Parts: sequence; C-alpha cells; structure tokens
Amino acid sequence: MKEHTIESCAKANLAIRDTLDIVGGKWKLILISVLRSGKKGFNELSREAGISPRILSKELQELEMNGLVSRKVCDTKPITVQYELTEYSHSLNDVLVAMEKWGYQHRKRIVQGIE
Amino acid sequence: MKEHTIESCAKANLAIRDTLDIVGGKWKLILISVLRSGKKGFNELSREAGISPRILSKELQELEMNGLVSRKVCDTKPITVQYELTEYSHSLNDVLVAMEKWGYQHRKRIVQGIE
DNA sequence: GTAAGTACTATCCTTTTTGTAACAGATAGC
DNA sequence: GCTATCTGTTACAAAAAGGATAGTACTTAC
Repeated sequence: MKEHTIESCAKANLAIRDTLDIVGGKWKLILISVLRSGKKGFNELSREAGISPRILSKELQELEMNGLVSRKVCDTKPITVQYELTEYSHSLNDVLVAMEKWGYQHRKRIVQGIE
Repeated sequence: MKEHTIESCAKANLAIRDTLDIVGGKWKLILISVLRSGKKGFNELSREAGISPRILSKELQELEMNGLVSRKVCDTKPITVQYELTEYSHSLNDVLVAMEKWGYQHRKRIVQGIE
C-alpha cells in the first residue's frame, strides 16, 4: 500500500484527474456543499452560493448529467424547481469533509501567523 | 455534529471556498499528486504532469507561496532545481486520498455502466 | 565554437470561464 | 392591464486560463 511504483502513481494521478473532471472548477463543490443542507430552489441557490443564473444553470446541468444532483419540477403556484443531492453524491462525502477540515485549519493557521 | 444550522453551513461553505482558493484550479492538486512520489526537477514535472513550462512556473510559485511546495537549488553540473512537498502539504493527505478513491470508484462505475 | 541540457521567461494568441443585463414564459395579485 | 415572482435563456462583453513557440542564461561536452 505504501509502494510508489510507476503504475500506482500513474493510477493515483489519473484518479485525481478524473475527480477534477467531474467536480473541478470554481462552483461544483460549492454548490454541492450548499445543497448538503437540503434541497433548494434555483434562485435560492443563486443567492446562497453567490452565483449568477447563467453559470448556475450550466453547472446544475453538468452536475445532473453526472448523477450528483437531481432536478424536480414542483407543480406549485409559480412553478418551482427543487435541486437536491442524489444518493450517489454522498460518495463525495469524504472529499467534502476533508476539504472542509483543511480549509478550516488552514484559515486558523493563516490568522495565527498574522497575529 | 449533525446539526445544519445556518452558521455551521456558512462555516462549511467558507472552508470549502478557502480550500479551493489554495488548491483549486486545473493543476495544483495534480502537481501535488505527482510530487507525492518524490522530489522532481522542473522539466521532469513538466513532462510527468503534461503542463507547459509557463503555467508550471506560475503554479509552482503559488504553491511555494502557500507553503505547500519547497524549491531547492542544487549545485550540480548543470544547475538543477528540486521541487518537493513540504511537511505542511501532508495536511492535504486526506483530501488527496479521498479524491483518489472517488476518482477510482467513479471510473469503475462509469465503465460498468457502459458495458 | 557548436551542440545539448537545465530552468525558466517573454510574447503572442486562442480557448474557456465568468459576469452583466436583458428578456421570455407562466402564474398570481391588484 | 400592470406588476411581481420563479425559472431559466440569450446576447454581449470582460477576464482568466491555457497553449505554442522562442528566447535567455549558465554549464558541460565535443
């Protein structure tokens, strides 16, 4: 498990690239993170994530294509749409938790370094 | 721990953003992943990661500024430079491992889905 | 002096991403 | 009819990122 053969490294690098292909970019992980607190409407997501509708629409389509987010149209007064994390998206939990922890620790480190 | 208050969610989202600020983008995590197999020279990194020298130079500077990579000039025949992960960069291990696992599983899932 | 290797930097250009603003279709309230 | 809300889309523009190609500087080898 601790061996660093050429093959195992190439495999690891490929896996990282694969992951970045799906959830890389500026918004994907942020959207998923925001959606972890529950289903959200389009404008709601736009506000909470601070993302313009144009980009949001594109990002949500890509997330949906990759099976990470589901889109449900609700038959309400003004028609509304609910975006929600899929079961499969939970497989990203480790990634998200690790990034949350790191970001939190890193910020602490930076702040302490300044003071 | 399982509460989803407004504050805890905002905190989590901020942490994700912080992490992305440091290791987001197309190359940072790939470079770190490549460097996990040991120190590398500039051209070596360029070849292994498939990144052009111009971008590589910029990315390495940013990684160095954030304390994730160290740069050592070696007094060899033709002068060489060794790039190496810092101690602090190991704090990203959980993130990298989680992403490696996910990328690997996701690829398996996709391949199976096609066959 | 010529070629080759290392580590970049500079220049130019293309692609991708992101943002802004406006607009469309549907429905409800006034 | 006018306005407002919700969900997007479209058109246009700006910015960021990325790639290709050379070129610089230094050193060793021939």
